[in-house]
Amino acid sequence: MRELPHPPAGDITLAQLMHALSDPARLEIVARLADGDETCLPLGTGLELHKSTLSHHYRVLREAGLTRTTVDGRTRLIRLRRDDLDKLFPGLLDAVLHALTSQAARRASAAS
Amino acid sequence: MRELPHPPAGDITLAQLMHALSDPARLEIVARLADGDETCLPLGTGLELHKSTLSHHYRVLREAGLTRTTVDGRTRLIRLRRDDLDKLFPGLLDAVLHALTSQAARRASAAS
DNA sequence: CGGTCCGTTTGATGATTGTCCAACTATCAA
DNA sequence: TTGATAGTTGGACAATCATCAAACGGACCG
Repeated sequence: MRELPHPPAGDITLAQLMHALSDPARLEIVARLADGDETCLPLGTGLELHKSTLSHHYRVLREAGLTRTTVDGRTRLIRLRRDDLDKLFPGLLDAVLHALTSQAARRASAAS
Repeated sequence: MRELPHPPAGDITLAQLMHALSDPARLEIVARLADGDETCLPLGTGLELHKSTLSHHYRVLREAGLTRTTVDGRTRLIRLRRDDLDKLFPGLLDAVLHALTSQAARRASAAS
């Protein structure tokens, strides 16, 4: 269970975090990660993006410090870096996740 | 006291908000706004950016729904849209502002 | 009116980005 | 070993972005 390279917690910056969260596809990925660990392929289902594009998004999230990725055979396991993020920026991740669900609910009810 | 055009609260999206917050200069502006309303000129002091660049950042913040701008004579008054943002995404703005101050403190103590 | 001040708008430019495709690596299975 | 599967890497391309410079507009002051 090797690990992909991740930035140390001290190197995580708010600006990079915000940039990683500024793309709709990455926000959708983060929303799915909030429900538990996932591997790359199921994470991308329904996003209609090329697998290399998904891989790119995974790297952006990882290098921003939002996710941690472990290699398991030929699949990767991606999970949110809740511990580090909660320590560095308390309440931020929770607020973002809550914003994601409430925004999804708002959009669903606005679908006339 | 005219008002510049702002997006209605319902049109504010998390992705646009995150994008507006993904630039260090804009984060610094937001941090300064947290202490109270400000006009454009003092907001840019020390940022060493051209005034047109600052104007660009003000517009990005405004169009993302982060700030509200009123025209007062030949100056503009910019303030955070706390009410709308707190209603739409509870805790998000507070978490960002807290992250900004704690990150600034961490950087200051890391300045060897 | 003429000048000054605050900020916006309009290019222009170089850098970054999101996306796809094709080729590649590494793992697992037959 | 051969083939299939999971994901990464590099290149290419159009779009977006941050920045500056120069011109503009409106507001205030003589």
